[in-house]
Amino acid sequence: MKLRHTRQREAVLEVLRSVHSHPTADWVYEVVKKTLPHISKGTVYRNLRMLCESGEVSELDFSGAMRRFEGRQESHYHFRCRRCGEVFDLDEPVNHDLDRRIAEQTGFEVAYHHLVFRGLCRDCRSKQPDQQ
Amino acid sequence: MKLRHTRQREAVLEVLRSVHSHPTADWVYEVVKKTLPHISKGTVYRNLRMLCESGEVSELDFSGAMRRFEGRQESHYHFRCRRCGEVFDLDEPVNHDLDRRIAEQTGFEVAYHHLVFRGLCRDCRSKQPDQQ
DNA sequence: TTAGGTGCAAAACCTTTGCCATCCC
DNA sequence: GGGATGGCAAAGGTTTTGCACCTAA
Repeated sequence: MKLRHTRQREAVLEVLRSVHSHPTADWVYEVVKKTLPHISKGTVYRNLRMLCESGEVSELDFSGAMRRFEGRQESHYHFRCRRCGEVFDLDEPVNHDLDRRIAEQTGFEVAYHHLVFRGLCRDCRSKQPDQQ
Repeated sequence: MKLRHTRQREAVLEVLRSVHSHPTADWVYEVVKKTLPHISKGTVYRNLRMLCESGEVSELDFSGAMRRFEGRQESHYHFRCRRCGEVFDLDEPVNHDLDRRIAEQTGFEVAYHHLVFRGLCRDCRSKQPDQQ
């Protein structure tokens, strides 16, 4: 599939590339709308999906009501707070040996891995001592 | 929160404990219905959420339309096929040092981590040479 | 010119919720 | 008995889709 160059697709990609956060489709829609006021939500969803398929952006492997995306290209790990849900990029170097090891063990073709740490971020840690 | 003992909750837990797969809520519902034909989907969803909160089952951190659950207790890693979506448990030992390292780096409280490998499973690998 | 893209709105889906009857402790 | 839970159906929220109209190449 070859992607055509449209203002809408450019804008969606631009937003994802320009932030360091891990936005939902709706957030992207709201931001893009400032530049292209007539863009529709369907177009944003369509483009997010196509950009994911073409590998230009990634969908994060998080459960939850809404999907999250990111434009950052290099592989990296994440931390997601169990209380506030905030997602942080980590500096920990990616261990590509793991992929090889799992490939050998399983006979599968391993392309990459997602590693997500869970717990409490600094802010939530210093607040109420609730559980979960 | 202490959970009361009901036939419905028992049945949901039993299904999750008895399989090695990573079922969706709807799959659990279909199976439980064989034993309790009058159980409602709402009850299954409610119980899955409560059992997750109480720690008796886990929700998998996978993106996608439907949530997936598992009854297995010990922490372990997963492989998810990019073509067929099948999920496999891995034998690779869990590296708890990682949690400590990230905790030091970030100042966050790290409880655990999810590690998911992506690629092609053996079956899909031997089939059509499509991409994605 | 034309296949691919957009806007709009409706549809599709998964999940949650309100309400009242029922059941567990 | 009384609060937790279940059944049912409706509501909620996110994502997809059909279709007629554009538009990039």
